[in-house]
Parts: sequence; structure tokens; C-alpha cells
Amino acid sequence: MAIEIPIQMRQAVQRNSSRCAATNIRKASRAISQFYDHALEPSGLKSTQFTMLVAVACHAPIALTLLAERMVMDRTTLTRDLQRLEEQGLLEISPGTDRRSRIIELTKAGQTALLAAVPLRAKAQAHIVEHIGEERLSSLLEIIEEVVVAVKSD
Amino acid sequence: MAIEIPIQMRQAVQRNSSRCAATNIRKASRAISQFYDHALEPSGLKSTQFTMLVAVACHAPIALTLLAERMVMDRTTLTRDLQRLEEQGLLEISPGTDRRSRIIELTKAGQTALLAAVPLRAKAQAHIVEHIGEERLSSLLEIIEEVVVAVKSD
DNA sequence: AGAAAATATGTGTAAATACACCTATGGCAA
DNA sequence: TTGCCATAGGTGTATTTACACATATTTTCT
Repeated sequence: MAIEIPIQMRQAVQRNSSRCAATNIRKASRAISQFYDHALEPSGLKSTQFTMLVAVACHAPIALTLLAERMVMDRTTLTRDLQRLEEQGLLEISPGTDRRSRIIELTKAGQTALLAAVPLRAKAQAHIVEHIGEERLSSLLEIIEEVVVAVKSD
Repeated sequence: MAIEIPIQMRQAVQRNSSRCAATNIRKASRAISQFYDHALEPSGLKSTQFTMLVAVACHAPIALTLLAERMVMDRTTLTRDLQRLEEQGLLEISPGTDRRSRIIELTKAGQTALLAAVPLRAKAQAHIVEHIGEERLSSLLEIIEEVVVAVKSD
């Protein structure tokens, strides 16, 4: 059964939580991901997939676990994300010399898709820079990196 | 078939994309969500659920679509997130006077869970503040709010 | 009043995410 | 050499997320 929340309690909860880093960063993550998804639509890539292809392009050939660490992402998440990209023919997953490991590389189609998406991403980013300026974008990137370090130093 | 990425192309892609707002904010979102999830574990709430209960506590009684707008979240996402919280007895979803709409309110159990979680969240946040300082947290919150506005003004 | 438009929500489907648990392989020490 | 433990990865399951499409009401206009 629903209850009425006393006004003092509302205010107390709000004071304590309105500056919640997790809440606000997740909110921004949703909004920005949607924005970039729409911007990347002509390329057929979602923003998450674009991010993945960039990471692979920069590090390939790289093993799965190492790539997961670089992306601050759970290894098992990466397994399935990469599977989808492999199904789409954008990258290749092959066993390494150590037969336990999987080596991730771009295919030609993956490289083509990535190069097509790069200017679309740049345009989306330019829209944000127009609104907030390079300075503040730099500050943002700098601070969130510090936050990532902070939450991992635990 | 995998291809080798020329070093110049790697560098070009990396230059263009390493400052990608979407990539970096999603990365931070993953890291921070995990950190808060662990911190909230004793309360039985995940950070997403905590966020939801806070929003409901602050706005209840509120209709679903309006709550979705406040949270910058897709309406249909909220439908299922709220369903789970309802199943757990933490909130109540009832039809409003307009029989199309659903009104969301906290239950007593929801209020109890929320109050138990508030100090856990505060402790998690304190850990971050210790590392980056109040100043930079304020900057972060300010800038991401600007980014949210920027991507919605389209 | 009746039809059309607007509003509020739900469902099917799929991607991104992570945790607990399981398998396969490699390295090292007794 | 064999047996143990560490390392690399995959699977089952569940949550968070959103889009396309469908349904139920309400409002508005003629």
C-alpha cells in the first residue's frame, strides 16, 4: 500500500541524492548514447559498436581479456558484443598461440564501416562542442577519467 | 578475413575518437555503476533501483511518462524497471483518475529500503570526493548537465 | 454525437551489461 | 611426471536500456 512521503523526508533524500554521481552519469550516458546512435545511423553502427571497432582498430590484434580491461568492461559483456560484430562480418575472432585465448582483429568490412562512421561521430561531437565549448569538454573528459580511477582504486 | 591496420590509420582513428564523449561517458557509467552497486549491496538495492526510488520519493505521486521525462529515460524502459520494483513490493503502480495513466508511489517497504540505502550511497560518494574533491565533482555535474541539454536541443 | 487527433501506456524484440558458475589450457612444484 | 593452481574464456540468467508497433482513453472539432 502506498504511503505519503513527508515533505522533510523528500527534501532530505533529495539533498542527499541529487548530486549522486552514479545517477547523473547514467542519465548523461543514456542521453548521449541516444544522440550518437542517431548520428551514426547512416553507417549502420550503434555508438557502442563504433566504440568497439575503434578500440579494436587501435589495439588489434588483441586478446579478449586485455581488451576488456582497456575498455573498463566486463569480459563476458565483451564476449557477446564481439560475437554480434563477428556475425556482422566486421571483425574476426581467432584462437591465439595460447589455445585458451581469442585474438580480436578487424576485417576489411569492419575497417570500411569504421571509416564511414568516423565523420558522423565527429559531426555529433561538433554539435556538443558548439554548445559547451572545447574547454569544458576537456574538463569533462579529464574529470571522468579521474572518477574512473577513483572507483577502481578500491 | 582479418586485415592489418596501417599505423597511420590507427593514429588517425585514435585522434578522432579518443575524446569521444559517448565512449568515455559510457565507460565512466559502467565503472561508477559497478562501484555504487557494490556499495549498496547491503541494502539489497542496485544503484539503478536506488536512483528510481529516490526519483519516486521526490515526485510521488507521479505519472509514468512524466517520471520518464524527469529521468531522461525512455518511457518503456521505466515501465519494466518499475514493474520489478513493484514485484519486490517497493512501490505501487495504480491507475490515475485519467484511466490511461499510471500513478507511481512508494510503499512503506520502499521507503524503508530507500532510507537504509541513503547512507551507503553517501559513503560511496564520499570515496569519490576524497579522490577528486568537491570542486571537481561540482564541475562534473555541471558539465554533464550542459551536455544533456546540448544533446536534447536538437 | 461521432470521428479524428492527441495522449498514456504496454509488448515484442534486441542490444549492452554484469555476476555466478563452468570448461579448457598452461605453468610449476613435489 | 603428475597434480595443483592460475589463467583465458564461455554459458545461464537477470537487469537496464530503447525502438517499433499496438492498445486504450481522452479531447477536440464538425
